[in-house]
Amino acid sequence: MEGPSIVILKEELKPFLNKKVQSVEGNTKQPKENLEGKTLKKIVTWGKMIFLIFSGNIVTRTHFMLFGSYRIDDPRENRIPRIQFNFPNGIVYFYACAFNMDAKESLESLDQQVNVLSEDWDEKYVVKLLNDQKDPYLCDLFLKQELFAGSGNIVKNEVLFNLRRHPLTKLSDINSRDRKLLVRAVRDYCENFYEWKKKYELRKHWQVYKKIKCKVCERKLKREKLGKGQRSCFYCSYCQRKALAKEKLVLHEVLPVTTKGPKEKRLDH
DNA sequence: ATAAATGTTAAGAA
DNA sequence: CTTCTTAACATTTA
Repeated sequence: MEGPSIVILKEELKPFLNKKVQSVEGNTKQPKENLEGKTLKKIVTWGKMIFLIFSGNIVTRTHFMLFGSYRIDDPRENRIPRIQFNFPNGIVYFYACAFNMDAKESLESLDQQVNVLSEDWDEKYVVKLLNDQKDPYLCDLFLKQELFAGSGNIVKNEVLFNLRRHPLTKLSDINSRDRKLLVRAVRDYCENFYEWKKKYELRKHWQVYKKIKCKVCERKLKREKLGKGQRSCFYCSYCQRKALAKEKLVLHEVLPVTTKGPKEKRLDH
């Protein structure tokens, strides 16, 4: 689950703010009983993590990793949740996630200035942090949570396409004047991701991720594990050819959010 | 049916 | 000390 999905989860959990946990269930090894009788005081997200802050100084952290999912008032059949919160006004189920109940220090250590969907996100600050990087490939750079908290493999691939850059472009190929745009491209795409996902139309807007053909030149897209992280890269070997590496950076406009159209099945991204 | 994947961490090796 | 490799976790989709 990438960052924008976590922000949506935060919004879906707002009805439980200031509500008391009546009981908890689930197969977590954490001391979940300590949450019984506690009140959900605050919800904070950072990248792909969501922190639920309860009375009694309890800070929980949940990361849904690759396969995690959640439900509200509608449990999955034949699945035991990692943690389940029974509130007076509804039930929250978290499945297949990393759930931690001792996350106070973790939360305090995080910098919202790099959290792509935070109000405190700071473009200039992130540009400054880029100077401290060695010289990563862009396909690795866009996955670094310490710079782009919340960006994931979908965001990475789509942003590389929007910037028309090959995944193996080096950060040093992007001159200092263009780096602002590099950073902004991630933020912009995450905002689109958020809006599209809320309308259940995220997949419809994928331009390269899991796609076969380039929508611009119609060539067959490449799909390779590239960079230090060896994560899947989907890209057009022509529109994102390496020879463009040092060209002036342009953010190609992403498609607008549609107002009508068929709904797609809600998936847990 | 087999593999790959919207992700990260820890342990051990080099 | 740093960097790399592997395993672990757990589920859906192609």
